Amino acid sequence: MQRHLITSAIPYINGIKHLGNLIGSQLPADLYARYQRARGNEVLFLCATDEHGTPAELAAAKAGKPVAEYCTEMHAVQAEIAKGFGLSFDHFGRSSSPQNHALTQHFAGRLADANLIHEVSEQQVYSNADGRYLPDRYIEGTCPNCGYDKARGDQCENCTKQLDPVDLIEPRSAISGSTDLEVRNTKHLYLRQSALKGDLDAWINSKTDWPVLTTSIAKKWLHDGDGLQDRGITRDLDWGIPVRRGDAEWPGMEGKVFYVWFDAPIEYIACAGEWADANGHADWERWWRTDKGAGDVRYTQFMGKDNVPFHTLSFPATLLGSGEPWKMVDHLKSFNYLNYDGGQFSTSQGRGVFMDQALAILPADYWRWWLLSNCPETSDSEFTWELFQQGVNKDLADVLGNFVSRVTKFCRSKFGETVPAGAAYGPREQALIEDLDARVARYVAMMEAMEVRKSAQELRAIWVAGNEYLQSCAPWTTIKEDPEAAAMQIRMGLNLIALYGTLSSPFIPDASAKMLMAMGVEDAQWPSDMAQALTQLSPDHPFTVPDNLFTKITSEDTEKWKEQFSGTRD
RNA sequence: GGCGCGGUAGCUCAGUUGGUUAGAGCGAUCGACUCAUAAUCGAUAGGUCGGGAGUUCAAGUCUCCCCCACGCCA
Repeated sequence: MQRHLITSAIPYINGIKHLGNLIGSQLPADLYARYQRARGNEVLFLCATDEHGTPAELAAAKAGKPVAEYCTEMHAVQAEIAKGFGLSFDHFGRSSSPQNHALTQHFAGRLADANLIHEVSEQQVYSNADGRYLPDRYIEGTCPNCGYDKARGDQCENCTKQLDPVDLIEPRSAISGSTDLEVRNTKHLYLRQSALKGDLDAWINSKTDWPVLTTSIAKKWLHDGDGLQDRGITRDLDWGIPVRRGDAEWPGMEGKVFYVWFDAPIEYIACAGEWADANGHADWERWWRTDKGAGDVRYTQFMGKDNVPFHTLSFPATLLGSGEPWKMVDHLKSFNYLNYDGGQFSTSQGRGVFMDQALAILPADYWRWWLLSNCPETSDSEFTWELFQQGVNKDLADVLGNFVSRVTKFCRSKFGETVPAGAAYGPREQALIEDLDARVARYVAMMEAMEVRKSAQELRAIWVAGNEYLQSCAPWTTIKEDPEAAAMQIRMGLNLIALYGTLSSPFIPDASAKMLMAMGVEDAQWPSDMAQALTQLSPDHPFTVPDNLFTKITSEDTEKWKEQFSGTRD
């Protein structure tokens, strides 16, 4: 039995994610996790919310709540929506967990011991009115270069000149507008990624089977310009993981927290600890420590392309630099963006369809199927309501749903609600079995390779094979001269439904469960041999006729939704 | 401006290390069937593979130049 550790990029806490976020990591990760479980493999599938950093603080302030309370609430909201989409996380954790606090501080201590952290003195603007430091974006003023009066601390949007916040004329807080600011000296910790450049380069070069998108981004960051840069891993904020050196104080770092991008990926590991604690203290280290049983684990990460640098360089630098035998990622599957009707999905502008809205309109399977079968793997892909309607209606309602409907209803009216006996399978059935053996083998190969679109394509072809078979043997005609043959053909049809229920479950778990339940299959096993799989329902086995699996989307629906989602959210 | 990824049938996309008449699904047209969610099945039509030059016996596939779209960065 294989063991699969699977993580999806962890969504940020400040709001509900859109469909582009969903298909960019969580959904394909879920597809893979469900597939591996269905194959009988041991899977630990983890995800969490990324809760630290300034955006969380600002969102909480806007909501008028303490940031910790805000995060707890939003975590519950996101967890509920994830459940609605059938995302089968073994644990949905939080980067603010005690486990992540301890582990992040542990890593910082190890890195410091390895002489991979150094202190840098910087000047930062402090706002007395806000009682906090103002990072680059949170300070505005007049550009010393062009006189533009809304220049930001890091750059003037008018003349594009790069600025240092302390150079701004008449600076003010972007949060409160206060001009009661002062420049303070502050010290920060930097991770010496440059010292690990050689190790990282060798590691990346050993990954010859990774997508080009992944390695090209990593190599660009490693080699462009002056190469990999050291990175600040602390901030002058209240909300975050306090800077400590393992269990000990870190002199000079009092009141500071780790930078969100330092602690967020560590949550992948800490989340396993959360999972263990929530499940009777299971042994989580056998998933993460190669010296404690994780040697045979295959670790796969899923993420959007914007996350690739952090997962190929920053996080591996943390793990390598610790000098401890942590499990490193084996395969990293990255995705391009899904566009919405000719433009980008936008959280800030509320453009596009958000996860809660999607579930309010249609069941999860509709979204899962369309998004996965149009997954932005090789390049950005496009969501339009017309494409969505076409894909869902044709594939789910017409090809699959109608197949289930025509077989079960025909059987009920001619033979009753048990599997009819009839004749033995003949040449036509043998040909179908051989065809499906080949198709299922291709489907499996594509799923193993995480070729999402091609897997969907093959699964669809497997559904179509059922309609082809039915059309060619035409039991509605056969029954007039040879009822025994018709009974056998329908027995095959019912067995096909059971097969589809199993094969389709990673893509459309709810509809698959309905198919299996209707066919009275209790304990579905992944098929290895079609001759066997297509005889699993024996004569006299009872079944039920399910309601139509999928309802078609009408053009009135799409018109309405197009209108509804054209503007901004709220 | 630099860098990155793309530009293949009306639409969404496949096309391994260059090699026989460039593929799929949808849409369109025609036909078959009537069990079923006006569903299904079959057939047909449709492309000078963004443009130009080059390498080669042979290029959608390699090299160079240009154009276009998108993204990232400064």
